[in-house]
Amino acid sequence: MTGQSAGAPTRRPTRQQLAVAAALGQTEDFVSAQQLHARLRGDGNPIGLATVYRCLAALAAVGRLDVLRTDDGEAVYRQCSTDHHHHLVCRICGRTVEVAGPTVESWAESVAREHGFRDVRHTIEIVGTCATC
Amino acid sequence: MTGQSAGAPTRRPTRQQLAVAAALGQTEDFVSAQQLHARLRGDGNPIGLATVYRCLAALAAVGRLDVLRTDDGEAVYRQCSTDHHHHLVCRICGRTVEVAGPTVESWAESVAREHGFRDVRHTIEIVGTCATC
DNA sequence: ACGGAAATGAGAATCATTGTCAACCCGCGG
DNA sequence: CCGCGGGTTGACAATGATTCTCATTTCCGT
Repeated sequence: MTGQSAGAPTRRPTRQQLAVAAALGQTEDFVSAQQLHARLRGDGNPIGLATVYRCLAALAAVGRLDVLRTDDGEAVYRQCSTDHHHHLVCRICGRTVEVAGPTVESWAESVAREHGFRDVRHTIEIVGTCATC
Repeated sequence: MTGQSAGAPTRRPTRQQLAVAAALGQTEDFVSAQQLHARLRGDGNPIGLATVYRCLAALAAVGRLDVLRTDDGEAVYRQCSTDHHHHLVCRICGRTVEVAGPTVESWAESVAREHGFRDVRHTIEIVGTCATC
């Protein structure tokens, strides 16, 4: 080991990794590896599915991504960001409304701290039947 | 439809269903369908894996079970302690704490109503690093 | 430019979960 | 008590996301 200090074992930069990082930067929503893979290809970025998984795993390992599981077990990723919002989804027509909630933000924050948790991050999804359905 | 009032569509009781319910009642920990299946068989309760999944799904549908996903995507179930609550999960060790929040409950309720949504249901997951990690 | 190591990609392998469908069991009517 | 109809079961196939394998390609220091 020469100069390279320990810690974040940065991967060797490649076109694919940049593409994955860029794609993640273009949205605030959670995306699954499969969606990301499809999107990249659609945008003219040839990339293998396995590579997408590897890049996501690497980014998540360094703490640059939030990872969580959807109800059907698919893993979804999102770039760690400060500003975010939540979704109100109609279970019939799928209409989605973005909602911000300073109330919950602080609630989550305090509940977590109360239990000694740090680096808190949360996900909230509200599902209901919208007015027109 | 004769007299049968709507609501909880209780399934016809069978040995297998009782076994699953009993097994769930014996522990407060989260168990995966696979574990439950193995345990039941070990206890001399012949039961099919598909049936275990069906029973769990049925119980969860009626709201008698809490369901969440482990980091590797396996679904784990636990008998609902009492009422509605959410989870605070440690991203390192996976420790889980149940938290109740009248605050969020009403917040979600009002935000949804504000947008004309009915039959609201929500999911909240708070992830952080717990004190001991 | 060269060599070695890390990264990639195509496809196979894995594994939890769901679907299929014939055999089975439960409760009700006769 | 016996038989019937339909919900339930179980063995196995099918699905789908994720991981593994390994030959090939790309990057980086020399």
